[in-house]
Amino acid sequence: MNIGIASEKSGLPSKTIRYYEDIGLLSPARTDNGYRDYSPADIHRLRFLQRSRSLGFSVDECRQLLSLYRDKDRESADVKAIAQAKLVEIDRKIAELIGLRGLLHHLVEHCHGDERPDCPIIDELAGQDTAQ
Amino acid sequence: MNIGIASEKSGLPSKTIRYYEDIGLLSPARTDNGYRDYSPADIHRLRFLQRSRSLGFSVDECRQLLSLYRDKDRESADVKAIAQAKLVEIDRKIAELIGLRGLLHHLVEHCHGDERPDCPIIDELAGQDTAQ
DNA sequence: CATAGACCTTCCGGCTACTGGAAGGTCAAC
DNA sequence: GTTGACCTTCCAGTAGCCGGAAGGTCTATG
Repeated sequence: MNIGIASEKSGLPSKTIRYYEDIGLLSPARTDNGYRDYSPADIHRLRFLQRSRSLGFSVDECRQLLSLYRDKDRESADVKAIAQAKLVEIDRKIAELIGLRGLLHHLVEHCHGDERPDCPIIDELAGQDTAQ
Repeated sequence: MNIGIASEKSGLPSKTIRYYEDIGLLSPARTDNGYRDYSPADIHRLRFLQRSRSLGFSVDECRQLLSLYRDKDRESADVKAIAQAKLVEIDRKIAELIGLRGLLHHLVEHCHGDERPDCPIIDELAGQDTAQ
């Protein structure tokens, strides 16, 4: 199966698939003409990558998940630990963004947004000190 | 004022300050020995950058905000527009993360997390198709 | 006066996770 | 035989820096 088809089936761009091979996430066979030849198992692997990436796992975390996936004797606790760490990280990011949002919202609310040069947003960014 | 002091006063690492100079965000004077020499106005500019970066503006947005800041005839509408666009973007990111969080949370909840190899997280990532 | 250590300089490479493009080989159809 | 869609490799660039090497400068101390 050529890379174009693998791309369609996995939902990943060809460039990305080649990149994943470069960094050792898979190694498809080659046909006589030098073209990459993807097996159904390769496609499966690519889809696994596509899903876990879109769930917010880093490429390195995907690598761990993949090796856990291949390992039939894995402990599901290992997988859970990775997922839970990710959950904590996501929660932290959400909280941070909500804080940011509040601040920015406040600024936007207090900016009259007309042709006058006074602007509370700029004033806030500039801070209290009056060095010029 | 040497870069070390500028770093302390602005809250930005020296490396970052030099980088900002590289990309044209400021251009401090130099003393005879070649050292960068920061004026109070430079420090002000650096603090402006530090604040707007930490508010989630990209370096390019900071560049725009800075030029609006210098421009006494600016329209506060311009600034408001940038801030509002940022707000929309932040909202989008928050929504995306919350969706992600829900999915991952669901997976973690259903993973018993023991020494058994069955793991709903891995199963979900692997998807429905049974190619192996 | 020498030297140690804390600064400062430039430059180069690396990080994440790709993406774009150039230059060229291959294949199927007309 | 030629067009066009594929495929290949390699190189460079994206954002926003960070780390480190190699070397100059300044200040304090023996």
